[in-house]
Amino acid sequence: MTKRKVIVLKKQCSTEIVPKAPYNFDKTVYDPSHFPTPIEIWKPGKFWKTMRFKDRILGIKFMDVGTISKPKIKLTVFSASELKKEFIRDLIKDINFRYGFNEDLSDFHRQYKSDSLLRPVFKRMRGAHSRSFESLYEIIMISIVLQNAIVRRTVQMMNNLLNKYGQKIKFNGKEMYLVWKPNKLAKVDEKELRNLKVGYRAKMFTKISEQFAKGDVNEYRLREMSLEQVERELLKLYGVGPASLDSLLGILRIHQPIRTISPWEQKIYSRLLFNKVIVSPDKILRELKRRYGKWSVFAGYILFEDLFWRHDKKSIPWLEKEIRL
DNA sequence: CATCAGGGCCCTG
DNA sequence: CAGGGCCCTGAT
Repeated sequence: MTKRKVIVLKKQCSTEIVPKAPYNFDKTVYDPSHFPTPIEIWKPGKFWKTMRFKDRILGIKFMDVGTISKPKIKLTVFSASELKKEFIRDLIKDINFRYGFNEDLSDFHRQYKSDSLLRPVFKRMRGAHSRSFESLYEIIMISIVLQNAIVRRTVQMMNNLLNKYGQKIKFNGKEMYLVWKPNKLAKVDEKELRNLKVGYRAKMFTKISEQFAKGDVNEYRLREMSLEQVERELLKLYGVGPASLDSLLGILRIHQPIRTISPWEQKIYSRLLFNKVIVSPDKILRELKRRYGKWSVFAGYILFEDLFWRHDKKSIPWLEKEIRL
């Protein structure tokens, strides 16, 4: 057992960002339905995230110092050594994209302001954007630990991986993990991975990591591609199928019609859309597409987030039963 | 004790 | 295009 080093990020610099209004900070950065993982920390009005940018290890702290209608975010970047102005400029550009600070959702809001399901949701979720600040590689690793597992096991697999291959970093009094670099996992022996209880997913981790390490897939290049091209690229990855694809597209802020419903989503949509215990996935897909067209993935996301936020505030019994930890 | 499905995907026939 | 197999876990 080797003791792993904690990297402490002592240097810091701050700036302010004014997102396009309306911007709802908490309801964008925090997703109550997402399993807990030590690569991020949320508290009302505050958010900490580890990040690797241009091969530098960073800790980012966000503070909400505005309102939904007049949003303002104080951003502090922590690093081990001083950062150049140009680096910071590029970083902020990237963060703007990831956190949707400039994203314009007015079309969506205009179009569905009278929708029977979304109208009440907009009151609570006004200014919420889709959560997509994780790197493409990070989110792919997450989508793999989510496959064919309940949340408890997902958490276990993720923590095992972070413990073994992640980098522990400390900034602003928080100790968190940064996800490993692809080339590190690419070289790991399948057996070693299987010891971490990831099962058949072991091969997916190494194969995909290899593809990332070689530069076959590049998040920034994907941002410039058409939907069809992006899909082709992502489906080349061993372990990425139709169910993971939709959530990966969210990372690139691509809005498109919904195509897949997983069993747990099926149960929730059955209640939300039809007020029934279970409705066929086909019927759900048709209804979502009929209502929301190209916005159906995003509309579904907002409906789910609203539901889980409400559940957080006051337990919803039928939902409680569906979320098995 | 055995069986099964879970926040899928790959591969085969 | 349907269906079996895959790792592991906790529920039954």
